Amino acid sequence: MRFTSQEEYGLRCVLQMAKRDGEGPMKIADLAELESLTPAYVAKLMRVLRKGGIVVSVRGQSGGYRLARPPALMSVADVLMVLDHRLYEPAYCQEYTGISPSCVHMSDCSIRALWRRLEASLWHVLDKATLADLVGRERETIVQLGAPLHAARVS
Amino acid sequence: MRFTSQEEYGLRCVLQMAKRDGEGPMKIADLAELESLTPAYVAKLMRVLRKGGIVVSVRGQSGGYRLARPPALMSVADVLMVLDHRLYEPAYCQEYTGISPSCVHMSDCSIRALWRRLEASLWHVLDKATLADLVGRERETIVQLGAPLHAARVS
DNA sequence: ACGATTCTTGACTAAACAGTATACTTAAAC
DNA sequence: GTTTAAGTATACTGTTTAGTCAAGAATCGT
Repeated sequence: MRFTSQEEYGLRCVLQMAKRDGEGPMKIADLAELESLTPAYVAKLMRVLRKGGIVVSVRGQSGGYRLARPPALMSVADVLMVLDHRLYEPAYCQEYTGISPSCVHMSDCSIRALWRRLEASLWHVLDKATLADLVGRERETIVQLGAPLHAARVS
Repeated sequence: MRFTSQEEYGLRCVLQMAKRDGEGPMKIADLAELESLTPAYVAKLMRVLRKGGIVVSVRGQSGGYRLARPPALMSVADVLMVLDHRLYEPAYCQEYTGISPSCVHMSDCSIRALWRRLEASLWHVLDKATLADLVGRERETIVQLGAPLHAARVS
C-alpha cells in the first residue's frame, strides 16, 4: 500500500501555497526552491493540479499559481483525489482480473467488503483535514467542524 | 494511493489457502487455476509469502503450500505487511527528499502527523480482520475478539 | 511595440513494478 | 535407484510511473 510520488510532492506544493494564501501567486521557481524539487517537476505537478481545479494559474510577469479556493474550504481528500485516485474505487475489480477478462470473484468476493471498510476509514480522516488545519491557519478563515487535526495525537 | 498487484493477488491466494486449511498442501497449479493467474506468477507470489513466513512449502510429489498458522491467528495486516509495506513507515521521509539528500521538512512537517493518523486508522481495521473472518470459517477455530468482519457494513 | 518573465505543452529518458521464461533442486512413489 | 511431480532461483521482457528537456504562448512593464 503506497502513496504515489505525485501525491506526496503535489500535496507539499499545495501546502506551501496554503501557507501563503492571499499573498499573491507563487512562482514555480519558488515552489521548487522551497520543496527542493526541480522547476520542471513542479511544473508537471502544477499541470495536474490545475486541470483538477485545485490551483489556478496567472501568466506573464509577476504571475504564478494560487489556490482555487481558500485553504479552510479545501480538504486533503480533494487534493489527493486529483493527484491520484481512491484506494478502492468502482473500477478496481475491472483492473485486477488476472488472465481472465473479468474477476473470478464477481459474485462472492471476501476482499471487497474489507477494502470498502478501509476506504471509508481513510476518507473519514482525509475529508475532515483541511489545508488550513495542516498549516495551522484555520483561525484566519472559517472555523471548521470538529476538533482541528493538530489537536489529535496518534499514539 | 494504491495497492500493489502483489498485495491484491498475494492476499487472494492466501485466502484460497485459508478456505481449504487443513486439507493438505495446495499446489501452485491449483492456486493459479482458482485465481486465474499464470502458474509462474503464483510461484513468484509464493516465494514472497514463504520468505515472509506466511506460508510454508512442501517439496516433492504431492507437495505444495499451506499456511504457516491457522487462519484465525493470521490477520490481513500480517499478510499485507509481507506483500508490500505500510503506507507510512519510518523510512518514508528518507525516500521523499526531492533533490536534496534529506527532506526539507525534518523539523516541522505538517503532513507527517496526518500520515500517522491515516496509518493508525488503516491498521485498526486490518489488524482485526483475520483470514478466518474473511473466508467465513471463524467458528471452526478460535473465536475472535469483537464483531466479525462480515457483520459490519460500510454503506 | 518590444522584451523580460512566467506558465504550457508534448515528447523524451530513466527507474520501478508486473509478469514471464527457463534451468535447477528436492522428495515422494514405485 | 529411477521417475516424476512438485517447489526454487535467476534472469529477462514489457508496462507504468517518475522525472527531464526544449520549444512555445500569454502577459506585464516600459
